[in-house]
Amino acid sequence: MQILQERFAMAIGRAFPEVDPAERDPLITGSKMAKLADFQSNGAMALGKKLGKNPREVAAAIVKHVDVADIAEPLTEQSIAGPGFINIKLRSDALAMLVTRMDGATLGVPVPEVKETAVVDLCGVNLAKQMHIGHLRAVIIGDAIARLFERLGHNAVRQNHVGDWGLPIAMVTAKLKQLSDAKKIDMATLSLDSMEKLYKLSQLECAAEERGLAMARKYRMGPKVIAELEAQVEGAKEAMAHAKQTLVKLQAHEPAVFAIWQRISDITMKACLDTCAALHSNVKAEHSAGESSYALELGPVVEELTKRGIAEESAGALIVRVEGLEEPCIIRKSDGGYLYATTDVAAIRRRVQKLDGTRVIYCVDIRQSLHFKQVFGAAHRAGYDINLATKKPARLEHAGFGMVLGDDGRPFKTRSGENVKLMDVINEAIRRAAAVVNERSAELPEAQRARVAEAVGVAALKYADLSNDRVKDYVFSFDRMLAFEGNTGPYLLYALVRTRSIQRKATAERAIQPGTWTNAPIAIGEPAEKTLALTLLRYPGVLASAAEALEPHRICNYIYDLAGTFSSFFDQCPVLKAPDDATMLSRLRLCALTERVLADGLTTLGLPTLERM
RNA sequence: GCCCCCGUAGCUCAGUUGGAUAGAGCAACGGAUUUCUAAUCCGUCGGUCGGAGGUUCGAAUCCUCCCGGGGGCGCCA
Repeated sequence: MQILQERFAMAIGRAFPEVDPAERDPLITGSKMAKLADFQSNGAMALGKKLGKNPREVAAAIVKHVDVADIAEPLTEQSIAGPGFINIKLRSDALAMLVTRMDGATLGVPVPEVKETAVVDLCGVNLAKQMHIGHLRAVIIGDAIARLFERLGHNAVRQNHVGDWGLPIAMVTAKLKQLSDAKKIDMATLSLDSMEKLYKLSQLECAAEERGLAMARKYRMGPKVIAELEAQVEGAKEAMAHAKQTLVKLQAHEPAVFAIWQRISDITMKACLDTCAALHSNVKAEHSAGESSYALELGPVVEELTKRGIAEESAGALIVRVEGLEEPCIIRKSDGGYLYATTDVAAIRRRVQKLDGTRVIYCVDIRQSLHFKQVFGAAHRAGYDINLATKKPARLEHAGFGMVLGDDGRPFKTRSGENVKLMDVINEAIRRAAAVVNERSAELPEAQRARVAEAVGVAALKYADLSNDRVKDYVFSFDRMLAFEGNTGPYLLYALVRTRSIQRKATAERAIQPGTWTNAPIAIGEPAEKTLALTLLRYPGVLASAAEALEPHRICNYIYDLAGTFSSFFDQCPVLKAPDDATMLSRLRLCALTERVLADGLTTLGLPTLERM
């Protein structure tokens, strides 16, 4: 396709020298009409408009000047269709040559002209809380995007922006310290579950029902009710004051308080990293960069922005106005406290200027889009987005994602309305996968069945999420993701297993040594071979467009397409029973290449793969 | 009230950045197998792309206005 692009651009240059080289795009795409062509050029229409000429005549001129005899069937008047499409059919030897060329170490993925550093914000857990279904997307989409950049030869820096600072954390710290001091809990053995309950309790205790009290007074609800509410408000004020004191002590790293906080952090992060590992997602301790790690940078940032006149006072608070936005970015409250926007502005500075980011990508709920517009705008005004090496602004991007919904179309919750714990979801997917594996693959040893079930369950769960357009909500369904048919993780694993099985069999039953077909000449004859070859060739372009748009589902669509194309090939083109040895070896090589592309795609998405199932 | 996102087959979703006759899977129906792993393949059925205008050779895609659903809107994170 790259070649066609170049050849046609040259032809346009020869036919219309007056056209600026930058505007000689022949718009080569895969053909919509598989019967008519393999590729098509749509450039003649655009060019015709620009030159004020009949697009069909433009197409005719391009056809006359283009030189593709070595790779495509001859272009004629008949190649021009409709308003000026140029249909291109590749010669089968050229197709074989292109596939052969792709069958190298990189699978046709070029070394990037400019090496980017993508800083990827992912996971985003909060201390003292379990990971729930809402974190699923932040982990796996973020990990997939990071893997994609690594796969394309760029740098990826993962950042787990842990919510480990601020008043809510101080509230639970205060609560736990108080209980621990009273010997009512043991911090050494406290579970995350009980910690989360105490977290919620601490929030409640600090929330003053002032509105309720006002209502009660207004409607003269009786002294007993009012007295109770007054006591509640009084208690809440006390708890809040205590939490604020704790926050100050925490910020000063006062040992007794800090030790409690550290313990909360350890317990939460252990569970978080275990969950990420269960998901086969690359989120490790070294990726943690919690809000607390920015604590000392906030004051200086605010001071600098004030001094430079970027921040201004408004109703007692300090704000940064952002072009095109009604709502400014608030970086300091009127009581002098900082906000999460302040932390995020500081984070951009670190991510671009310390971590050398050229793209800073946030895998965070789409509902935060306004927040990120504000923060990006503020950071841009401050120049914190200027990469020190390139002297150019980094791309600040919010790869926002939609919600996970239940069958009822409402946010996915348990029957009692609680958040669904992520670890429970993972285990349930594996449990359901195991039931199927035990039935369908009863011949495998038990230990292997367990491994297969684990991979199938995790692949199903992740694929069901990644295969949807990121920005949209999607309906969560164990039944559908594990249906073992259609656009699912299991279907892809199955296709991969078949590419491997056939190669194993070649060695075992036909005594062909592995590697014999690695360099075998490829011949493309049958339609199914041709479709497979054309599909394989699309891989590098798919990865590039997925990275540009930050849309992993493009890779999903592609490997699903490839798996389907391979299944048809598998059905229609006998490999081990091919008519002759040359065909057999050629087809074995196609199987091997398909295997590598499928495995590469799955790995880039962060899905586990299998040898057998 | 203002802003953002979404609306495609009965259901769940794609649609290569404006290209030809809008595609998959599920569901329904029919066919293929003494298998190269049938967890598969092939076929049939199913659409005024929410609606109405506009832009142009050409619109699911871009613009405007409506309808419907969701979300967000200065000192929570």
